[in-house]
Amino acid sequence: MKVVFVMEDNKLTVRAVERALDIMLCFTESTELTLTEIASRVDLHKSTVHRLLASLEGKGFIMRDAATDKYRLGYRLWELSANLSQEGDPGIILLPEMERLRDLLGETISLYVQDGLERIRIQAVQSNHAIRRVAPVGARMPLYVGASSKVLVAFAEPAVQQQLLASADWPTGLDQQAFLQQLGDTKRAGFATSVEEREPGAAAVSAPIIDRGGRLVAALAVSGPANRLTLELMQEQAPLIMEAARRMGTMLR
Amino acid sequence: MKVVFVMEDNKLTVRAVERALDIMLCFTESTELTLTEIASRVDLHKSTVHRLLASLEGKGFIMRDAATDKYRLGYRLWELSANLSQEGDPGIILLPEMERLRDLLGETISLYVQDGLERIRIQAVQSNHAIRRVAPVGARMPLYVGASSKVLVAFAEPAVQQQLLASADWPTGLDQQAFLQQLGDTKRAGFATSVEEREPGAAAVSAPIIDRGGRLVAALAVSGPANRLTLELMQEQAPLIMEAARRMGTMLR
DNA sequence: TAACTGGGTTTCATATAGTGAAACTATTTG
DNA sequence: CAAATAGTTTCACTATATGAAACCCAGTTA
Repeated sequence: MKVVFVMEDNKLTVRAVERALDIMLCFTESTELTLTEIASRVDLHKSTVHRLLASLEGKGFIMRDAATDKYRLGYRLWELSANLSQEGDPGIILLPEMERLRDLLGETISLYVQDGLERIRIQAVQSNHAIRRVAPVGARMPLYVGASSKVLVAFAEPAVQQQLLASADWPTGLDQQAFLQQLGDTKRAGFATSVEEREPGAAAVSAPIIDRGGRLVAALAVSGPANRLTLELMQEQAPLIMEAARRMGTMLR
Repeated sequence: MKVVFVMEDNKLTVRAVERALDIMLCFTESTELTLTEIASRVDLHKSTVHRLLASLEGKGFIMRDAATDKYRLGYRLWELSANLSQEGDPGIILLPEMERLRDLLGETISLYVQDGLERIRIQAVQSNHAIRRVAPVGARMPLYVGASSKVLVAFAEPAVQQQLLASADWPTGLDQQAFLQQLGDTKRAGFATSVEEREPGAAAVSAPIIDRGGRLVAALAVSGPANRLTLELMQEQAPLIMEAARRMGTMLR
């Protein structure tokens, strides 16, 4: 037995690079930014930011808008995006299955994976009605609200789960108890539901997609307006959704 | 008057960052790479690459495949991709127009922009027949072959054009003369054609898209197999394509 | 079971290379 | 025309990134 205390600054990492990447991340909020805006966001000197931007620009990761002269993301990201989803990626392989499920249930189907302390939406097919504006593919959400969060944590490998729950910036306070409770329920039932947890007026059911090696790959989620997707309806549909998720899992790896 | 000799090493740039970005660019060729593979590609020591990868991984730009444990692009790129094409980007705005043109001509329509010494394909709608495998959106091609290259250089702002032509790694040799010749033709005619320049068996016509400020924004291209898209046919269709490009230009900025 | 390979990770001494302050342009605004 | 704002360059300092070498695993092979 070995107890490990993960202390704070395990830094075997390159500061300049991290700073440059932080700069790129500024562009998840705004499309166009001026140097000084960036400098204040990442809290660095103009000159430092300028140098980092020059490096990013030189490699095409950042470019300057021809008209406004502001900085924006560069075309290199298009190039990388193109190679992101290769054949073999769940998001591609499962798309047809997801469409089939959408046609069956008539609601929006999404695929979520866990990344750090967040979950991100890697694939989606829109409901036919498509009433509400939904988060785009690529969007990040916290890992402690929503049906698919529960699934991702509940079915994570024990080691990973420990790490997630022990993590520092996990939300403290009352709801943590409730969340742990729900994790148990989720594991037992094989699926999770959420009603207006993340977004008011929205509800979702989610089930784990587990590959042939027994690894949790993603959470499949059916979501829609809470008045259509009532708790009863979701529980009624759960077996169907779990079965779909199981079938999807067999298609992987 | 001021003559500027741009000498070689104008480096006001951060080496570590450039190296990290080079590492990311390795993943345009392969989806999965091992540390040592990367190290040899970018010609750096294992330990250096390891540290850079740690930084990239920490920020989510690189991740390790759960199964193979190899390195691959991280989910942060999904996130950035989602914010790449905002409302207001030519690739989005012009899409419906491009589809209309595709339906009219029945061939693949693409949008290219110039980036450094390359041109990149930022948007495309496939021909209905879709016989041949075409480069994906995001693909980069040299700036000295193909119809849209001629358009992008010919209609570039004079200063930019000078820079491009004077640039060091521009291909030397015979074709340079021919290319300059063709630039003149292109500017005069208002469009360019190419037959089997870049890819054997492929042909294309291209016209400039110029925004209301008079700025060259992109090159619109119609491409298809050379036996269907003969030189005569392309010249016949040129006015139509130029008109479409002009209309698209008026929709911008 | 020992020696060997091929991945990844960590340590460490060294000087290179990144840093922020400040000076300097260029462009806008009052 | 002064004042302000945004971007760029220079420079001295030492913090920080670097590569060599050592180390740690799993698998293979002998």
